[in-house]
Amino acid sequence: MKPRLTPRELDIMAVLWHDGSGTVSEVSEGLEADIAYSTVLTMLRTLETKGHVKHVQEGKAFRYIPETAPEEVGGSALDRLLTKIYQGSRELLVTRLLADEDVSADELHRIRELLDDRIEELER
Amino acid sequence: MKPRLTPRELDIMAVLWHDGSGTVSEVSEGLEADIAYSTVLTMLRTLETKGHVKHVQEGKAFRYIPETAPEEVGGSALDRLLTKIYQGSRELLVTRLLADEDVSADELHRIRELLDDRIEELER
DNA sequence: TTTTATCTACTACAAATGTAATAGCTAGTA
DNA sequence: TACTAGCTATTACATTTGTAGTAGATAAAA
Repeated sequence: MKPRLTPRELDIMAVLWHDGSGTVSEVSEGLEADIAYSTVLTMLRTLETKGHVKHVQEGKAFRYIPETAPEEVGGSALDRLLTKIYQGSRELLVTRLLADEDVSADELHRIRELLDDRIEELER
Repeated sequence: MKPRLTPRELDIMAVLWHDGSGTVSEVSEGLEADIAYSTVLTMLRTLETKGHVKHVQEGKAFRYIPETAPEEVGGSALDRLLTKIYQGSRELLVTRLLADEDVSADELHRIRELLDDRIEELER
């Protein structure tokens, strides 16, 4: 089993997931935090040891590619959040998720459809 | 600003949130993991230093009380999850949340109402 | 009053995390 | 060919996390 991602590692994976892949400098750029180049390199190497990324040679540099999909990490993180913080109540969690100001009506409608599908599926 | 909770600290807070408060031994019992009494004490003290709990004397023992509410932690954790893992897509997140087998039709309906309220609120 | 069970306080420490400097290699450039 | 910019590899290290032993206090029990 792959070890859990640490917060910082998650930051890195986020860039990789977003861009599909990245070299050390690309990842550095993608990060909000201002972290030394060599630090990013070290972390990518660590992530590789843990099996979360692999790399291919690209010219002189390494291109790092995610080996772990967002869902793999997201699933357990979400479960954890749900049980530990929201007491297992998905309602509570969704409430908080939708409480945000900048959630569009469009998005809400799409989520409702999603929900309807799921309800139908369950009651069929 | 209160520092972020580490995974283990979250386990402890979860017990406290669930039970409302707890002494060291109560928390120990509440934890799934089998952690030494003194370890739990140490962590509670750490949490107190960080401002996440306070304590009141109760007979010979201390009773620890949460100073941080679940939402305080849940909010940022959820935001983080949303942006870093689900690429900011609430749909994706909700999809995963509802994908679980053991989500009841009842719960789905309640979430649906929640959603309707929110939509109405937004379109009014 | 002595004993005992139960607490907190103090101390320790291995492992993981987070961060980075610097050495050394190499492909392209002057 | 000599130089340089841009990489990876190696090494280091402070801090945090996670875990726990043990000393010392104290209330309850015998």
